[in-house]
Amino acid sequence: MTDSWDVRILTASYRREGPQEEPVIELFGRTREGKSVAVEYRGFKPYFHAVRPSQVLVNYFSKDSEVLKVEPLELEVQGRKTPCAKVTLQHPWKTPEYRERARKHGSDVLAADIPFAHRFIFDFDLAACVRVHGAPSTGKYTTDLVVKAERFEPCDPFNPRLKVVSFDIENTIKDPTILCLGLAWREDGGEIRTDILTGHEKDIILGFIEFVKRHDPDVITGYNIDGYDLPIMEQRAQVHGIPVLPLSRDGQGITNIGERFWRTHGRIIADAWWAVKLELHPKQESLDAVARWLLGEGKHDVDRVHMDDEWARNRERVLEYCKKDAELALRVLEKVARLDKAMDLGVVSKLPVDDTFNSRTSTMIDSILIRAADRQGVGVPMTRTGGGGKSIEGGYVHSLEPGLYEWVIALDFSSMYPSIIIEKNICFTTLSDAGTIESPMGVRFMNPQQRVGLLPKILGDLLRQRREVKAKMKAEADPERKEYYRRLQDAVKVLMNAFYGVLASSFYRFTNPEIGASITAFARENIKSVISQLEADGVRVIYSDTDSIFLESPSKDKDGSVAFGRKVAERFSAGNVNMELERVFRSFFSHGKKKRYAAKTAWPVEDELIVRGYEIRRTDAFNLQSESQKRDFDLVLDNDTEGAVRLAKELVAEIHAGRIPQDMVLEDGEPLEPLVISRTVSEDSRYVNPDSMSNVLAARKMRELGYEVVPGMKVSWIVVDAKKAPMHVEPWVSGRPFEFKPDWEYYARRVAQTLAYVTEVYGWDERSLLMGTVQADLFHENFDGEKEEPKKVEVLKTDKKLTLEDFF
DNA sequence: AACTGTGGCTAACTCC
DNA sequence: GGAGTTAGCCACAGTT
Repeated sequence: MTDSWDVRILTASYRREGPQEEPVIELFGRTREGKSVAVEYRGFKPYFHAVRPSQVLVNYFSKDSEVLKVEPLELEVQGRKTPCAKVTLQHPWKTPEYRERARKHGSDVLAADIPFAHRFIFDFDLAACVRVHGAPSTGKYTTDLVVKAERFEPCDPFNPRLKVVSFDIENTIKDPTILCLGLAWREDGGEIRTDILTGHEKDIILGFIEFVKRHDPDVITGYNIDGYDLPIMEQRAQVHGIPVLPLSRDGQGITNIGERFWRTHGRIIADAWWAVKLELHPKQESLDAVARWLLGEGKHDVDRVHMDDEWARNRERVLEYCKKDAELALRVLEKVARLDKAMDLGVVSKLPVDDTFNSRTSTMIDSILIRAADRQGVGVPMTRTGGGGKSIEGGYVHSLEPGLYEWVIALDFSSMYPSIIIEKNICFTTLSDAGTIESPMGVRFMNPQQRVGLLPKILGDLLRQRREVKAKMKAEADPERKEYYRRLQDAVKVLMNAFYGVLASSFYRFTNPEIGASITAFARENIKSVISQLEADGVRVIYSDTDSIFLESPSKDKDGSVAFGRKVAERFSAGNVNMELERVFRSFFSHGKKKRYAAKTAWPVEDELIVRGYEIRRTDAFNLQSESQKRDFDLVLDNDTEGAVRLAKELVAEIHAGRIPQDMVLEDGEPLEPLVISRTVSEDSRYVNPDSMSNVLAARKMRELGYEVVPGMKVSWIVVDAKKAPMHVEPWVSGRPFEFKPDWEYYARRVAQTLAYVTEVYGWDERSLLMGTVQADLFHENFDGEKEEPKKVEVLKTDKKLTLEDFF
């Protein structure tokens, strides 16, 4: 009896079956009706290609019992049709061994590093969702359904509700013996339920395994589980004779992929910390800080250094705390909606959710490109390893003069690199000395009449797809559907950018430095030519970065600027290259350094403060610094330069005196929180001199206090003595009182430094801002700072000379 | 011997 | 992933 199920694929893997250890493909997912399902497919075999195999190699492989078949075929290798052999093996894990044998016999190998489950997905051209035809079956799976698949066909994508289980452990500091394990999940998508496992450590671990088995979640989450809870659980399980943690849907263990990520058949291991970090770039990364910020709710803290005492005296509190952690991690993961995003990326890149959640972007590009290459008989090169040759030249950045400008027009080329790839037909399949398109660096590509490249074709399709989805989004009335389309078009954009990302890297399998460098060279040539054309017409170009151009508007009003901007955009749009008017700024400020500016918009929205590069945007700036700078920008951009200088002096004086302006402290926030500095910390071994680095020192003290600090995580601190070298810092633990005295002089200096970017154009540099306060403090009266005042730099004001008509 | 300024160098972060 | 900015350490030289 055969039947069919529409399945959203969550993970893809294979297992070994029977004495012959035959590989069985497993696709795990959820059906349209919301049932969890394990789909099995038998009979698919691994293979790779050997280029120009010698007869000796063919004979040698043919006699080997591991090798099922050696078939001749022709593949395009470096632009030429080349005789190759398709070598089919019995066992996927044998591929590395056999590709080395082929190499020893003088053959290059192709497509010999594609994970078996991906090979299956590509060959059957499966997408994120698929209609599975087959028969109901049974097996050692925890899923609602097991299906023995016979064939697959496409189906409309859908996003089933995923079952997520969150957990958190508490352990003693030294062993680290697990004391309890908190659990949180939503019952049928409704209310959050929590539970706690405690007692003997072994029972806790077995209890968790049992819970996962019974509950059958699609996703296992928790805060910092990748780097903390899972490694500890695995370690403690081994102590009790449990070699692997069978948290999968087929009874197998969890495995560590490349230091950070974990895999388990049928489930996605989704670290909530990692999701928040990638999606929101929070300043502080502790669960307490993130939960406060995101959910407006912290957690109660327990004394971690004395966990054993706490556990003995205050057990209920620890248990509550542990459950709360699991619950908060679950809510944080839901809030950042990264699983939804991963599903959208899965739809556009035709991959299981696990791959778009936990893999590198090159996996997405592989998914699209390998299928296309296979269809056209183009050999799939191996990913280049090692090397690390010189990197290719990137985008062009125009320098900018310091000052305040009025009426500035921002234009940019939409999807510049993809447009260039399409327009210039750039591809590894068009790279040829016979080509008629020559890049500025002398690399030649065939024109589309000679041959349409794979990359241009794919990117053209994606561009079209994005336009269609955007059109649907605009036409859609239902807000939920509209939001879905918005996310989908965003996913297409992410995928397109990822294409450029991997092409620019010299390691990606399908590209080489010549191709990447040609793309950026065309881009630089293009943007520079636009700049010189505009300048030749008398338009002042203020700034430019890669694909954007900032112009001084010839008309000093909104409508005129918009009209002018539109004309310029139209003038430089042709074919696939599209220039758009992005914004019109009423005022625009920079202290003259690239990638840093602040501006106030007039169009398309009125009065929005846009800041790039400055401390306001930086996670390693303290909030007092960012907020001070923001207020100063606000004044300067409203042309209140006197006010900006006055505010700067006042702020520096206040901080110097050890006071934080009341309105800079968040409501019900800690009074010293505006002074917190956060930075990422790596392993000690990654640093030349770890002992001299604040982040390393803060991390050490955090660990001494019993907190989990994992490489790659941000640590937070307050500077208590900057005169020492290295400066003395004390860790800031969100939700716990801070018992040290900040080095106010240091903070005043940093704020002065930051504000001086703005005020020095008006005669107040960092020193004079600081001096002003020192003098005022000493004499208890105002000091006008005249002696310290450097000569005023002339303020740049855009002068009205030209009108629209001068250019068109 | 204790400051001050400079420049090399490492590291982190942001903009496209 | 390249381009670019900034902070902070540290060694070294020149003052005070």
